[in-house]
Amino acid sequence: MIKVTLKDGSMKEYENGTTLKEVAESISAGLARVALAGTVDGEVKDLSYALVKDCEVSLLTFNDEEGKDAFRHTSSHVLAQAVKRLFPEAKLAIGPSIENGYYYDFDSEKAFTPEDLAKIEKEMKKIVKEKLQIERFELPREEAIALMKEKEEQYKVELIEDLPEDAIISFYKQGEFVDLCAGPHIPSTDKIKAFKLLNVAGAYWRGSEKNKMLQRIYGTSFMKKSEMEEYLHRLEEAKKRDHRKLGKQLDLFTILEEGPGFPFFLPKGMVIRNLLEDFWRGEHRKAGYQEIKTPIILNEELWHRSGHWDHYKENMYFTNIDEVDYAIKPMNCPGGMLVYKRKMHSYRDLPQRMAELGLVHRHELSGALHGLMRVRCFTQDDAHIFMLPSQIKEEIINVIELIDDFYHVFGFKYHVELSTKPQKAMGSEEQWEMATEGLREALEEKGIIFKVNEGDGAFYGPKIDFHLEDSIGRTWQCGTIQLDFQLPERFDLDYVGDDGEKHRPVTIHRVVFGSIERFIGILIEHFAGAFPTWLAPVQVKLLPIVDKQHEYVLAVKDKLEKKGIRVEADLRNEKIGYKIREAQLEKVPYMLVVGDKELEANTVAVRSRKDGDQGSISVDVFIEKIIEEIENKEI
RNA sequence: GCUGAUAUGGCUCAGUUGGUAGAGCAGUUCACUCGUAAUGAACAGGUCGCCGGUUCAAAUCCGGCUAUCAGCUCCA
Repeated sequence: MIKVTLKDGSMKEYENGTTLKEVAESISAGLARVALAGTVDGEVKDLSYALVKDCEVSLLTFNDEEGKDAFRHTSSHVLAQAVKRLFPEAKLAIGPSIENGYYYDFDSEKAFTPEDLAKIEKEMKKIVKEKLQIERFELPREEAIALMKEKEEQYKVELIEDLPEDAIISFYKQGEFVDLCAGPHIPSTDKIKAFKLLNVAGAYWRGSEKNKMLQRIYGTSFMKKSEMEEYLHRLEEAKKRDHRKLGKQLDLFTILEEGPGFPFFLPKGMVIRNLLEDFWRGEHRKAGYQEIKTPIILNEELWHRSGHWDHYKENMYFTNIDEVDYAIKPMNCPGGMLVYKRKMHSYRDLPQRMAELGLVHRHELSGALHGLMRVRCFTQDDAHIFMLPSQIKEEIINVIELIDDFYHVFGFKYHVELSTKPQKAMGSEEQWEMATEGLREALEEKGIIFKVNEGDGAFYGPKIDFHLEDSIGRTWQCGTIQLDFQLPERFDLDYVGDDGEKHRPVTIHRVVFGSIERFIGILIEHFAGAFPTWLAPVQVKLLPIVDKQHEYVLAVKDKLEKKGIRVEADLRNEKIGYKIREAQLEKVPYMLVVGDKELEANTVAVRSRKDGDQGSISVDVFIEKIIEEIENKEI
């Protein structure tokens, strides 16, 4: 039996099996606020959340995304209410729910310190205890503006003024606190049992750097304390996977004060990098690509021709040689165009796929730098495909499949976005329309779910972006496919068609890794530094127990090396436990312990990084097994 | 670039109200010859991010700069 207590105190009962939707629909709009207690399908469930939105009712649990949103959104109102109580001069901006939490932006003279956050949290606790009922009301435009003016909330006034003419302007009230808000919210503040303020950061009003910077307080909240603790614990664990931390611990790369955003790759990092590049070269050869390398520094004039001067100048580095101005390439495209242009092309030779591991330099804002994920110089695994207009769809599908296959090898999950024409763009509406539709059709044909990112395309064309996740759920654009009608035009590229006339080819720019640096960053976090054997900088570590076994160990090492296995021998005069501990911390996939028993039997005692002691096997069997694992790129 | 925070030996971090630096790990040396996540001892290592100011005296207080971290903006 589901019992529903309505706003007016009356109670309704429903049969087991009644869906939440049916319950919601049977309650009249006027009785919008409900509180639930009872069972569903004979099972006791916490249904104590009601969604109040435009006088419609639906019933939510914390397991529903919408329910979570309402819960977090109310949490953000509690935060704002606490801030207004403690710092009445603070002006309210916006405060939505976000993934795993919520934030609220304030304009306040006083900079909030961690101590202030503690005070605010305390006040929030009080508000929760006060069990304030949350009420929704609507006002006509003029009255709404008057109310917010009276409260001296100029940001809210601005928000209302920008609402469309016919918009319903709703407010939510809890105790003395009133906020402009579309809702929905949960019915009262006391449901927020577990919450925590996480940090303060700056954020521009309405996301524009031309506007004032406000103070944003981030927080999270959960229905149960245990859930929150679990979440915070997960966050802590995820931080241990941070590629910047692991990059240092595992000695893969370093970034020094002498070169902010310019990473150094260390010997172990280079092993991974070279393996990725070898793999990349092999796959591209199979897929019909040719490899080129274009210069890093080229005459500035080239960048005027390509359009980068007008659209990308502020992100470029420049230099001067013999009193002539040169630019350091931020992209490989113009070089690629020049390579195509060096000679005549027949339609019979298209598509022509030219790949380049191209080192580019971009002046990224200092505050945007982030380990290997956002740097100022990086290698794009670029390719430019020159083709007939009729080949567009097929080529895009080829690239989509190539990217999917690549990511599959590493066990990555990704999501796809289609980015459309930005404000600052070259070319006509029609060309953009055609290019965008080309990408969309290819995605739809492949049945790929994608999100449309309006206005986020490159200045020369729309793009399909492939995003990968880091350890704490931030996503990074890696692969991208960009369809370009502009550069062939600008560089006056052509091919000779079957009619003997010159025609304009179409270009695809595409990357699979995106940037090798970023991809390695993602890779480190994805595997938490424990790379699959085929990628591990050191695949095998030989650990003799005492120096009597050194000679045998060196012979085994030699044998493994001859098979191309990356192996190290730890001949130090240390206890076996100590050697194992170090090898384990270095995340070496296989440790081979060698004592007298192994020496006599011509075996090795295999200890796997993840499964521990595996017992002794013959050296040849071990070699056979590990080579199979490497060749299959097992993850 | 913006807002806020941080910066101490190779690494991780102490350093109380200003009185010219301390630990653990790593390193070196010595002893120990050892069976699946740290053997013991000794030694060595730092003009406390950089520049300037206040003070009899600055790692500590103040200012500027640089880098890093969180977020915004931007983006592979």
